[in-house]
Amino acid sequence: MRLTSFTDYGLRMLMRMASAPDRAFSTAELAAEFGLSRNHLSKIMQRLARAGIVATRRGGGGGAVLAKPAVELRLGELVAVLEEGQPLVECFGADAGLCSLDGRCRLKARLRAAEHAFLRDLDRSTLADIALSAPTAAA
Amino acid sequence: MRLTSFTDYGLRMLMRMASAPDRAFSTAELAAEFGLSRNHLSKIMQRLARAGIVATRRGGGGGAVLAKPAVELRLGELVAVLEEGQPLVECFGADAGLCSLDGRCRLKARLRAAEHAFLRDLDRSTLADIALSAPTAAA
DNA sequence: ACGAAAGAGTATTTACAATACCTATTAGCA
DNA sequence: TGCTAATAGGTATTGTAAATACTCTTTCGT
Repeated sequence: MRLTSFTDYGLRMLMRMASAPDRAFSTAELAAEFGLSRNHLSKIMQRLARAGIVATRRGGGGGAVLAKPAVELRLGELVAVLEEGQPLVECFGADAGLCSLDGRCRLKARLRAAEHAFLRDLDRSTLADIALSAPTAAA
Repeated sequence: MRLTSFTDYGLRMLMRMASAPDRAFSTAELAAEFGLSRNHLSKIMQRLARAGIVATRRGGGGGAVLAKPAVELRLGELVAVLEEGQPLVECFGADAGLCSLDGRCRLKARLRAAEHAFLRDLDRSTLADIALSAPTAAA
C-alpha cells in the first residue's frame, strides 16, 4: 500500500503554503526549499490548480495561493485529487475486463470500501491541522 | 494509492483455496489456472506460509492448505501480511531521518491512522466472504 | 531410488514513476 | 510596447523497484 511521491510532495507544498496563507509561492521557490525539481512541482501545482485547491497567477510576482482557507481543505479530498488515476489494484484500471475471476470476484467491492474508509479517515483532519508550525527558518 | 500485484495475486490464491478447503493446491496448479509464473506464486506462498496463514507440505501430493478456516482469516490481516515492508510514503521507509520537515511534520501520524482505518475496514470481512462461489470450472 | 513438490537464492526484465527539457502563453512592470 | 517573470503543457529520458525468470536444494510420497 503506497502513495506516490507526487502525492507526498503535493501535500508538503500545501503544508508550506498553509503556513503563510497571505503570500504567493512560486514553484521555483518551493523547489529550492525542498531540494526538488521545479518541473516536477509544476506538474503537481497544475493538478492542484485544476482541482480548484490552489489559485495560480502568472507573471512577475505571481505564484500559487490556497484557493480556500486551510480549515476548509480536508486531507482525504487532497489525497484523492493527488492520487487521481492511480488504481488500487490492477483490475481497477482501464483494461479491467480481462480479470479471470470476473463476475465471481467479491474482492473488488471490499477494496473499494476500504479505500473509501481510508479517505474518510483522512477527511477528519484539514490542512490546517498539519500546516507547518514554524515557517521553516532557512532550514 | 496502490497495492502490489504481489498482494493481488496472493488474495486470489487464497480465494481459490478457500473454495475447496479440503484439498491441497500446488503452486504449479494455481499458476496454470491464473496464467501466471509458478516461481512468482511460490514467493507469495512462502510469505503466507511463514505468516501462518497457509500450511504447506512438500513432496508428491503436497501443496498448500489454509491453516485456519476461512471465516477466521480477516482480510485486513491478510493484506497486512502481503503488503508487509511496503512504506505508505517514502519517509516511512528505512532512511526516514532525512525528511526536511522532520519534527514539525504532523502528516505522518495522520497517514498512519488512515492506513490503520483501511485495514480495520477490511477486517470487517473474512476470506469466507470473498471465497470464489463457483470453483472455476476449467475457465 | 525416483519423481513431485516446496524452499530459497540470484539474475534479468520491464513497467512506470520520477525527472528533465523545451516551447508556448500569460501577466506585470518599466 | 517591449522585457521579464512566472505558469502551462507537451515530450523525452532516466532510474528504480516490482515483476518475472532461472537454477539449485530440500523434502516427502510412492
